[in-house]
Amino acid sequence: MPVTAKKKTQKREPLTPDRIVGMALELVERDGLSGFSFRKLAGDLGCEAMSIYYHYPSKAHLFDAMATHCLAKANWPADSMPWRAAIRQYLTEFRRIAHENPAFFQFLALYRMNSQAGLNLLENALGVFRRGGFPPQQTARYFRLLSYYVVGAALDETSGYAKGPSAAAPVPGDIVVRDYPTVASVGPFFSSSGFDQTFYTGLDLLLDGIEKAHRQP
Amino acid sequence: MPVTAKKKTQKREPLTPDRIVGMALELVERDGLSGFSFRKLAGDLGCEAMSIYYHYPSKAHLFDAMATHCLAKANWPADSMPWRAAIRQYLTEFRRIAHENPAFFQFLALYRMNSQAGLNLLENALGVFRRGGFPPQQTARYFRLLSYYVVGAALDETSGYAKGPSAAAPVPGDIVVRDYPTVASVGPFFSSSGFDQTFYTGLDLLLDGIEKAHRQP
DNA sequence: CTGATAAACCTTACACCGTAAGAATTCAAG
DNA sequence: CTTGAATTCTTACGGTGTAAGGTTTATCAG
Repeated sequence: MPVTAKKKTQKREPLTPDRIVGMALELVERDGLSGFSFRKLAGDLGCEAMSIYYHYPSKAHLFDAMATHCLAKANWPADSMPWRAAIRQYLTEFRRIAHENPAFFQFLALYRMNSQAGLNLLENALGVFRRGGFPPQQTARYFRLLSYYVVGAALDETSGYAKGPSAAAPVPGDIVVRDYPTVASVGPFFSSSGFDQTFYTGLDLLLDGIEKAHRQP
Repeated sequence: MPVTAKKKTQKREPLTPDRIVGMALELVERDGLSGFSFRKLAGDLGCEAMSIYYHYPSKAHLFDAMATHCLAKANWPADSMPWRAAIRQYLTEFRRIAHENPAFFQFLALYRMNSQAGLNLLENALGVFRRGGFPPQQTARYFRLLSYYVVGAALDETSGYAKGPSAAAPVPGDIVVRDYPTVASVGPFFSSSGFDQTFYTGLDLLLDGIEKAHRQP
């Protein structure tokens, strides 16, 4: 054994915030939100759990960074667009984020947008309404109600990826057919192939109504 | 000391499913969803944690029962009502449940309605559309899209009761006023005093659109 | 190069969680 | 009373987030 032998030059990648956030998002998608843990994440990163705390002082801070990262990846609309098209793109992008991170979205949906990234997004989205001629109160009202809709839609569409310890005693399929005929007959139309159709149907109902109210108040 | 002395006739209430579910819901509202634990619940019930497992074989089963309990307390509409009024009442009642159990609603919102109580609710709500003359596909579409909206609305409205380890580094108010003028000016209209207005504005936009599409397809 | 300082990472430990396994208690009926 | 079932408790295990403090590694002045 040579005198100058290094002990384990394992060529470990350095532990950067970006790498941690990326791995964390991967882990959440792989094992679900409830399957996430610092020890698992450390395993994936090739380090010890407590090493992560040097870069993020708590799980809440790490999740905050993960949320920011997801929001930052989106292709948000330009300020110059007309309000209806801009809002449509905001919501479409938000929904796309959900589908790209279905498991993490269960966190994102409840995320209070009071971080810097969140407030930036809010500021821009609200600005679209204001520049479109909506007074502050209508801006607040329409923004909220559209947010309700996307969040609810994205949550439902992605909820198959929960992976949590849910579903205690689901009623078996044949019993459903026997005892819940309407559910059984309508059920097929709940498949994910109709997600886009359903989403944009509702969204356009809302936008149509808002546009109409905006033109003749 | 008498020979027949009982050791601690504490007159403990018996441990029934109803009492457990009730206490569990109270605990969740007091300490938040993430603050819930079998040990705390056992403390409230005056028993040991493992005793609960005799009545509910897992936390998932208990939460299932809690969800069922919440759904059962609602004043669901009669089958005889016209579809629009019935649907409005379904959604109003669902939202009321959320506001009565704001912390627990974070679970309820993600609850897959494949339990008996859930399927009953589903069966009846879908039946309203079918009897109203909606074909299965429209039934599925409109039911979903309205569900999106209520769930999103109720989630947002109740999200102040999260109590979880959220909010890592919220931007302080004075900074918001300085750097996010639109957020600051619109912010006041986000207060809870406008919740009903906002909710029913959006709901009626959706129902108006659905009714219109239903009359001239 | 050496030595010091700071940045990055690791070890250990603690209180808490859900729950498996099985013992102890309480209760109902004969 | 005895017996068996229903109900409750004890103990224990492997998991969690993270506080406290030690150890290694990188950086840089001399």
